[in-house]
Amino acid sequence: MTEQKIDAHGIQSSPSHRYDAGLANRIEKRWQQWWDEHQTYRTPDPGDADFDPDRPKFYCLDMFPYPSGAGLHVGHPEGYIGSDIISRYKRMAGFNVLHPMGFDAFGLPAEQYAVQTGVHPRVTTVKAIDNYRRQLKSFGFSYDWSRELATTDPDYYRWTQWIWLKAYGAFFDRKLGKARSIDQLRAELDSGARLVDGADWAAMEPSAQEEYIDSHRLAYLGFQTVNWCPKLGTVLANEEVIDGRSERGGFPVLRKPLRQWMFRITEYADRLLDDLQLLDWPESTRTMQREWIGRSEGASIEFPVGSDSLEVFTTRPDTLFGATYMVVAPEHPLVDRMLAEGGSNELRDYVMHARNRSDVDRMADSKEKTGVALGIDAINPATGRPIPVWTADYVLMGYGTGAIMAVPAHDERDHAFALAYQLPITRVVDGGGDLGQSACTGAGLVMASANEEISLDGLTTDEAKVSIIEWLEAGGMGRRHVNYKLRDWLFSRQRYWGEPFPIVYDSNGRHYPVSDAALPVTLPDLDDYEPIESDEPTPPLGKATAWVETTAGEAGVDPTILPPDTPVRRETNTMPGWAGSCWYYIRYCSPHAQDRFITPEAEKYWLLGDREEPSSSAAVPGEESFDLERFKIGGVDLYIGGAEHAVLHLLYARFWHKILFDLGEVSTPEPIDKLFHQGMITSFAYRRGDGSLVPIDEVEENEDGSHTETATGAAVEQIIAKMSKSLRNVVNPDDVVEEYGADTMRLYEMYMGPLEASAPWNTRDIVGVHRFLQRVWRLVVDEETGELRFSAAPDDDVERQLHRTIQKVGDDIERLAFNTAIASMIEFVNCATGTGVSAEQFDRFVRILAPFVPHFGEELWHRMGHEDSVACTDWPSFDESMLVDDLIEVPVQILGKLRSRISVPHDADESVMETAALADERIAELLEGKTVRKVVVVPGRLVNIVAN
RNA sequence: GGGCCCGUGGCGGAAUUGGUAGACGCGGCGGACUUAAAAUCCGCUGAGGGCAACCUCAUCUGGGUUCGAGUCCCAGCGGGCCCACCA
Repeated sequence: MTEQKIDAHGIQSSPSHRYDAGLANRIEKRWQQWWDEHQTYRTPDPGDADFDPDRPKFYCLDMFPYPSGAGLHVGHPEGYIGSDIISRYKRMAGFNVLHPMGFDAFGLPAEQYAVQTGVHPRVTTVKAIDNYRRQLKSFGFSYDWSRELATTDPDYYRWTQWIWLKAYGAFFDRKLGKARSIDQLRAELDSGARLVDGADWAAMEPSAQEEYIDSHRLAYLGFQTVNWCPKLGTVLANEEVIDGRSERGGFPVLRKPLRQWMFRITEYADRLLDDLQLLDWPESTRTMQREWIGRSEGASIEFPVGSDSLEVFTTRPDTLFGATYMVVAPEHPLVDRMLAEGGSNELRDYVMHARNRSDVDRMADSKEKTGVALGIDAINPATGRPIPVWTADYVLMGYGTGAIMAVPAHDERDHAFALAYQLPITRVVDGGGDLGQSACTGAGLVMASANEEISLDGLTTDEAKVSIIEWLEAGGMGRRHVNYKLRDWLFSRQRYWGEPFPIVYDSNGRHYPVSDAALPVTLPDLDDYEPIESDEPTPPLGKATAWVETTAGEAGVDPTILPPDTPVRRETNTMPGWAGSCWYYIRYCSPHAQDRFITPEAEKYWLLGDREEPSSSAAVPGEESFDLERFKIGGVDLYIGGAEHAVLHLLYARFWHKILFDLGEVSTPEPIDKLFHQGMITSFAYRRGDGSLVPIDEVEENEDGSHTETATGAAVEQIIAKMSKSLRNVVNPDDVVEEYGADTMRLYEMYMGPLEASAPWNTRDIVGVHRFLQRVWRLVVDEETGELRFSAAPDDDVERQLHRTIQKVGDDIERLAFNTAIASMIEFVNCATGTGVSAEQFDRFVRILAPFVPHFGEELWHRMGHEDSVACTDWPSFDESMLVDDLIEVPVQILGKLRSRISVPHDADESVMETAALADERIAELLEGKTVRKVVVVPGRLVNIVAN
């Protein structure tokens, strides 16, 4: 290996065996190929010949990328590098490590890109995946590529459809609090079980029975108001709508009633909420999920309106006596009825205006309270007095019942509305300020709340809640009620690039499932896959007439359900992009299984692992003595990915997992044990005095570190911003790999700061870690000859430093503190430079370095004469006694101020340290004429003398 | 408006349980090597003072707890993220 070194200026330079970008790139290519050939990172499954069942498992998962045409962003690899380091470390530490990678390839962006470029999404997706795979391999990640999957593979989405059918064929048994097969429900009803709502099953028409069954499915066809985005030509889940605009693209979203496939996720609200405390997840993410589920306790109360009644949900039933009017949402059925019965022009205008306004506009002038009286009264069940019913857009149809009792004295929104329309304000809770100014929303003592049957006066608001609910329940006017913000999950999309539903309809519009054996229902190849931008949802799959119009037999419907020659139409909606990512972590465990979505053996080993059911006697989650540290929920041991998925993907995946758990298909109640969010890689940008931003290439740095805009010479301020094309501060990982090598880039990204923190990319800093690798290289490689050279006898200081470094790096990897792990390795090399290391010492050092820079580590490992991969060796051990020096230097403080240092044996006890401190010349001098009141000694750390 | 997180040198950051603030890296300054430069190696690098040993100040600001506070508590200022008319 004697290549000529030519630098950027064409000048021959540097020794031929220097670790520079050229050499790094050659080393990296060579080892990537060698790993592929030797299947170094293949992970054996239970049952495989080379599987070692005695090793504990570690399932380390990355959020798989969505392959876009742009290729990997420099922020993508950050989490992947972290998970790769810990995977390599765990493997060396004796674990069977499952570390897979795949591609989330169905969904809107791929389709939008296809529409823009006119190239079929199948083609662009394959191309994008190839590019992503190439880039991922260029970083030397230790993925078991034999497990690679894409959600667009028919072999994969076959099981996505299968899981959906499982939910279609299941219902939520509220008594047991879990899902069961809907066939069991039918069988129990047939054998005389009573319906919850008291209806007589045996007396029902067959069609009514079917309707009843259908209305209990976990995956069901629901007619509801959904988020319709005309620009995207599809409906969206609540989670995909931000401030009235689509999460993707930011287009306006309208509310529209439609018949769509839904998931009954609301049945799981309590379990999704309660089980959050079992998870070793960032508190912020658990809080977001809690808020998204939005559980509130309160009461449901009926207000008589004529012969009918109006139901409201309230968290403040204790203020019922203060309800002086009611408000319904403009979309409320009562409003429709009033309009049908005439209604004022004012009402008509208001309702039309409110309904036609998109949610965006509705929020733009929030707080500004408007409304119109319906012209009817309801009866306050507590006071017996009539109160007017209004409609106003500050009440939302999507929450509670779409109607409220307004208590202006004790609710700010009601207060503002009452002031605007001169509605009466009646105080029923003591305390607070002037009700003419603001509402009194706090707790207090209830007053002016009594009728012939009940008095709440003098009770605390908490006590009053209990009393009034008892009274309402006794009178059949209301009941305790728990309400959730969480809505059922809209699962249909009017798009081409997604999983088809395994469902067909007969001529009466009844739906039938495709049998498991007929899966997958493959997505037909359409030339014209463009979404149809319209006011009415029109799925593009409808254009595949030959595919849509078929027979029950052709589609694979069980012949005992429907005769094979029955003409049927296929469902033309597709599943949303979230579907595939809900369960991919399961498929990785046995990606090639043909007859199961996961084999029982793989499920038991990779997901269940050594998880123990929390026994009934042990502390349970929620109790103070519960120790999350020792509690393993099973599933994925470590999941690394961005915080942007805190609600959507991570809530959906938990939901699917719980369905599969209930149905006995998986054996852990949660999919992810520990979750970690990596921070964002940002970039520097520059801001003018007027606040406008300047692209990075139009700015010059001055000698004093300040910055000026090149064109104008005006001073600009350096700020931190997201990478963006317009600021021209986007970094392409391919360029960095070419310029410094992948190992340097890996090291740089890990050295930027804590993995969970955002940090700005600073190209200038990369040379620091590159120089570190060069120093390691030079420590043992002769740059002129390429020969290795070691010191014959190990140096004692270097040896101690090595033990400390081995311990620190191991600890730091365990807590994902890669930046400080690298710093300690730099310190080791600084310590060994000049002194030199023995071959045996370097053998250990290269093993702790290799997880960070695998190609570099592998190269030196093999140069040292090893035949196998450094990835398959053991993590080196350290000796406790080597961690501390015999003599340590300890600070001596007087009144907390550092005054001197003493040298004492590392295990010196308090009296020895105190004596040594007081005997110190400088200390004795400073203490002259003072009285020592107290001496604080922290063995091994410091001495603090209190004297005056 | 509500919730959560965070403010440390010129810059990225370290300080794991309250115990020597600024590890490590970048940048900067000085030196060695070199005809010269690059690369490399060595030294210095929070501010102020002193010939020096050292001293004073210093972790956004102001209080507090403590022998001792970057770390804990209270108040304020600044920044980030999330939610936001949720009854």
